[in-house]
Amino acid sequence: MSVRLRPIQALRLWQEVGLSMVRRNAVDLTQRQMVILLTIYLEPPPHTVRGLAAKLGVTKPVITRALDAMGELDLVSRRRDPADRRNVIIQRTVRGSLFLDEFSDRVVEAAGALAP
Amino acid sequence: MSVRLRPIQALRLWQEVGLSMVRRNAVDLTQRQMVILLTIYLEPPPHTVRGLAAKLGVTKPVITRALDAMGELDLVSRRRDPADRRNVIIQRTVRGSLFLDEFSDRVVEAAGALAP
DNA sequence: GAAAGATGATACGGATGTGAAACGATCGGA
DNA sequence: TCCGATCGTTTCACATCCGTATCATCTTTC
Repeated sequence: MSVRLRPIQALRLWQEVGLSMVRRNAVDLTQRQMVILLTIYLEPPPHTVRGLAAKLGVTKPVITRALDAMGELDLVSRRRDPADRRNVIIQRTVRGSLFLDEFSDRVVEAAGALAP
Repeated sequence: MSVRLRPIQALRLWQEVGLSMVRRNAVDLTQRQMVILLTIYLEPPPHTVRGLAAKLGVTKPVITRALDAMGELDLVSRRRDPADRRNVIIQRTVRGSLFLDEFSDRVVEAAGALAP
């Protein structure tokens, strides 16, 4: 079933999760980087720079640089498409999966703790 | 009652909301700025620079600059505390309330549209 | 094959965020 | 009345992000 959430609960959920992210001082992703990461892990592959840029409505360099940053953190990886060597296939990593697992757990926990 | 949310739903919710924020290309707040804004609107006043810095675990200049940026967007306002003129009282604005109302509506809508 | 098109990466200039340190204004106790 | 403590801001050096324009590489078309 769908998730019932009231506006005030939505705001408190965002505050709680954002606060835990800021305080942990751990991986600090931009909103765009986070959306890119989530798209890679939630939607069916293959993912390309051009496809992600179109989906997010941003320019290609934004995607390239976000992948640079997240690749440095080992959250995603890239390899050339052997079939068409112009393309770059963006792949998931163990560390990226782990990161999102922990993130989602935090969200679920914060949601469960919301006041009525 | 509390909100029941499964991990995959949490990720999809974040992706959907983030995507709509990026695509709208409207107000583009940092995660920290967003947490500050939510805290100002959700928790009881008065709010001070020092209090927000302590709550978020960041330095005071971070708060000052975030308030500069959001003040420029008319999302918050500042005034000196008459009782102790060293303090600055951070206040809500009409535009800030409207912004968070619209944001929460978007979250609620995305939550309602989640697959089971 | 040569030219045109597509794809991702890079260079550049501008804008903005960050932490550490120092600063001016204000308060309050000796 | 001082003089230290507190508060918010500013300065500095650095890092990162953005969009535009351009580039190198690869593919497709003629």
